[in-house]
Amino acid sequence: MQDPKETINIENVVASTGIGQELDLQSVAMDLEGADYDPEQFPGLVYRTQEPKSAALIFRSGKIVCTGAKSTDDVHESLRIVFDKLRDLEIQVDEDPEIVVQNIVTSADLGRNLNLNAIAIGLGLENIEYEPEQFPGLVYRLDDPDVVALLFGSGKLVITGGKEPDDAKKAVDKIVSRLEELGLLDG
Amino acid sequence: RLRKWQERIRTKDAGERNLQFALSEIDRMSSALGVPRSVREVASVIYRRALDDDLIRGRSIEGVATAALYAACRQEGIPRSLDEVAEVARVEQKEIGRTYRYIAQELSLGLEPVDPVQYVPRFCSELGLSEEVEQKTREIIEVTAEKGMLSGKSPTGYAAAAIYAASLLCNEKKTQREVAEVAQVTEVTIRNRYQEQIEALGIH
DNA sequence: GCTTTAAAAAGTAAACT
DNA sequence: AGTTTACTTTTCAAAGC
Repeated sequence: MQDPKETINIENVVASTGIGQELDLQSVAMDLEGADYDPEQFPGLVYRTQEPKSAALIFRSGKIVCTGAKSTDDVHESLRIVFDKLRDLEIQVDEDPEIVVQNIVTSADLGRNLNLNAIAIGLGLENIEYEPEQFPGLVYRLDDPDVVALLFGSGKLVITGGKEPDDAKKAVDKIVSRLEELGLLDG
Repeated sequence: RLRKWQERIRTKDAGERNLQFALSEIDRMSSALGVPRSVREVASVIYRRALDDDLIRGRSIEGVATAALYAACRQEGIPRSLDEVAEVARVEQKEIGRTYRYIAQELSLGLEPVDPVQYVPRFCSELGLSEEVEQKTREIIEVTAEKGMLSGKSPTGYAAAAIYAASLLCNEKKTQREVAEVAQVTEVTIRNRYQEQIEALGIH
């Protein structure tokens, strides 16, 4: 296979922002087509964008969470659509609300099968969580970058908890070198 | 001063009552699962350690007691699956698993992933299979796991498939349904693991 | 703690055809 | 038996219970 870093793919980006204005979600729900609002179940109103595909959770405080986008650019594009929809409803929306990326979910492929049992022992049982009866992935928490990796027997992995795309690259680098020095990446 | 003293007694009594309740629950579940007395004792020790380390805060006594018993079975090398434990517990499987992961981490229990081989004697015995099948099953598990095929797979499903395969090879056939029943897995899982195992063993 | 939203990984499971 | 749908794990924000 190739360089694992080349296989990194962003699967989901979660971000938060705010329009700087309080909202009457009941009336927004009435006027905004496709809006899902059930305050008994959840305090936020759900609005989905098609292109780029994402889901926005809009709160009474005017704060918004956007999730499901495949890149930080898509997050901005999705939120631009949400802002414009709200402006169409004659709601005041700040000029350029600050958008903060809270979490990036990434997938990657180490290109070779992994013996999770050996890796669990090698990395140290106190540093990992591997309960195949409950979930097929091995959970590995890194300090720097501060992310969580899920390793699978196929060699594929998920990196989550990062704030910037670069965190996934750093994490894959660390994981690869750690497994290599343990002699668990060959065979 | 008297109130303070009474409060202390009350707290102490409540703590005692809670501990007694937890230990009686461990006893009740142990009996239902048919685990030896030594396992109950290990479970009690784990529960007391969790209590001493304040791990019960924010969790139910019942959940910690159940997780302690699940951990004790594993520590003693005679595991019960979460499914089996959940059947006799008063908390749901998801909470048992979550609580087990928490106390295992906090108490540094250092338990390795369950080895499918540890389920073999009990399952084979329940199925009335011979020592020969049991030995063949162990061989199948060891040889295929060596090839890295165990990664991510459920230990019970893996053991069940190997038992099914061994029963065929030793002419003591048990149906997938019979094996699935004692291992608490579906026939689909046995079929999938069985196909992989016989392919890896080169039995065609 | 919980509720909701999204997404990937791989295993298991249940409901259908 | 094969397909589809769905749930397990991790992460994160939001407001309220």
